[in-house]
Amino acid sequence: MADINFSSPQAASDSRAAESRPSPARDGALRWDIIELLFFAYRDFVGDADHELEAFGFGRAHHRVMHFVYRYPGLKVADLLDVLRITKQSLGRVLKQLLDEGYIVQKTGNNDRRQRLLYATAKGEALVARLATLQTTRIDRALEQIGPAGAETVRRFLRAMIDRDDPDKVLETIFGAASAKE
Amino acid sequence: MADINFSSPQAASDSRAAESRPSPARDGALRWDIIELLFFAYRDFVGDADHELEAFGFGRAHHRVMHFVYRYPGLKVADLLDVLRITKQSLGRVLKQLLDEGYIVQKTGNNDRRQRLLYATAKGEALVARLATLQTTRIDRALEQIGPAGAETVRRFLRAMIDRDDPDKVLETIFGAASAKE
DNA sequence: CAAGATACGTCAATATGGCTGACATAAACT
DNA sequence: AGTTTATGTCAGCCATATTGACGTATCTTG
Repeated sequence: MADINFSSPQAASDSRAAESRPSPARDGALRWDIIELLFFAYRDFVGDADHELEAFGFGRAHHRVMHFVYRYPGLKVADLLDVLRITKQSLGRVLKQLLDEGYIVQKTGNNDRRQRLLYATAKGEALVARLATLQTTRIDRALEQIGPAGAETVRRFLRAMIDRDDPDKVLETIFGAASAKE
Repeated sequence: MADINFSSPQAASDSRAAESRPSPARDGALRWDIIELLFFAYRDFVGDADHELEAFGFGRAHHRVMHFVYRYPGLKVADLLDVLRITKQSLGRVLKQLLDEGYIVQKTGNNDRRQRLLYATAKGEALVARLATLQTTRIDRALEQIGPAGAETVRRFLRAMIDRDDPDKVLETIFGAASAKE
């Protein structure tokens, strides 16, 4: 559509607006490429699930809750709040929907009867598996293109991108398992 | 905090709720580990910027707009809509704020005077650079742990995670530049 | 046992950032 | 002159997040 007024990155600094000053030299030291690749990769990665969720009348929030409840059976509400980093009021609505519609069930804790331990039902498992299958397809396709050793490199990179101070229980499990994966 | 009712992934399938059925065998073929690592890595990655943005009274939406306007000077409004995949009404509010507060300026297109080409001001550049610096610190820290060859593996992985059909102009630039980076 | 802390639920109000639909204007194209 | 395109804007709706307050059951502790 129309002409090419779409310059390459930083190639048109001379055409900057009046108030604009030449870009600082530190610019080259920044990881612009990876920053942008992460943006697009994550956008498309969650896009897979978003599209499918529409058919269920659910949003991203429902996916996140279902995923972690399925993966870590018996998760407490408080743990879920830590992982998702949202307030219990926000979680409340989404969780209530998933309970009402039979995707998740609650069980009173054995040791502490105040706790409501969360478990995915068969219906919930089916949903999570369907979404994970979509995302796995994308991941497998990407991993194919970087060779067998690449997968471990990617895992190590992603792990190193995650904050290690004040980890929640899910992260403790993930990092605790270390390389004892699969 | 209290007892350990936090099972390892899939280790507590026997304690599932009544309606729950044993997990299907396909479970093992799914990339649970990478799915979760991507979630946490991206959460913390954008968290760096989120925290800083609060001081400016801005949100993630402002960051995304500022980033791409800075990186691709002279971006048209329509291009920005393609990249961000939002409607012009949504963009409108955010963009107006950034214009009013002097982070971005508009310039009428030379060839087509209907177009409003977008440019970051010095003020805008400073903001983008500050946020990119935070994120670069995290990325550099992660790359250090996977060796020099790892960075290119990560780039190739992320590129392969992105949809190639119907790419917007920014993606065309990114993929067009191929390995002619930096 | 009584007091306090904890786990969870919920009501109410508010903000952000998406969305659709409709309509307006200016400029380009035919 | 008429149509299409690029942009802006008004009005309203929805999803998801927030804070603050309050209630209730249950565990812990003096």
